[in-house]
Amino acid sequence: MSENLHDIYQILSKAYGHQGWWPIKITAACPPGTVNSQGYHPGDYSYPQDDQQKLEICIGAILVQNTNWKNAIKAMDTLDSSGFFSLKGLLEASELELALAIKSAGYYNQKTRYLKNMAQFLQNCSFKKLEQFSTPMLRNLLLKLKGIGAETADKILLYALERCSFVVDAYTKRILLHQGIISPQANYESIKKLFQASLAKEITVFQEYHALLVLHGKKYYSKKPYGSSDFLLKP
DNA sequence: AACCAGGACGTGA
DNA sequence: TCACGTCATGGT
Repeated sequence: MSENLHDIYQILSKAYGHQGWWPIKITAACPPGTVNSQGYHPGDYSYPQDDQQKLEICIGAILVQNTNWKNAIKAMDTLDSSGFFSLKGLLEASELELALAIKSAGYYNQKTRYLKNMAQFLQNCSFKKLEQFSTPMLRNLLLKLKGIGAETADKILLYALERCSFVVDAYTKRILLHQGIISPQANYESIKKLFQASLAKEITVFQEYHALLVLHGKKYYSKKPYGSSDFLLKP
């Protein structure tokens, strides 16, 4: 029988431990021109500490769309060493330069436009200004930007802007489907509501839970048949 | 050598 | 609303 979402969190958390939060370039922890490829800082929730780190999370959220993290991180390294790893850099770079820099992340033509769109938005409306908006309003603002869909918006909200907005990804759907918690046709928003209705609104729980689902998903839900040998399924 | 990776958009029904 | 084609690199 299916566990509830809170129980599943406890089980995953106990099984895997702290995941930390999001890959980012931490000056102290990684050499100039590189992004911390482990990226995680288990148990340390003091990030992001400034606008630059928030921006890096936003950039990463776009670059990683339907792509593995290694490719996205390589793209961030190149952005950094090219001088484009900033609002100014993103805005001043030509589309060709930007596309070349992020080539490894795939879909580089679209993602170039997405990055420039987002950079323009963040220039008009700074992180400081964004703080005054309610989370639902902020989410709607993000969703209006081309290239930021529901999942990317929630990643930005949760990890960069530190709002309690649950992230639903492909692994989340697969896992919940196999748990019998959702039906195959459940859409993004309904799954998101499910989590937000059953969890206390604690930022670290939201952050950790998504990370845990990704880790668990990579382990058991990457290749078919999905869920084979998933210990969550065994009583 | 197909298949997938922490998706989003545009289109047509 | 919703299913489907498209976008693209790099690893297995």
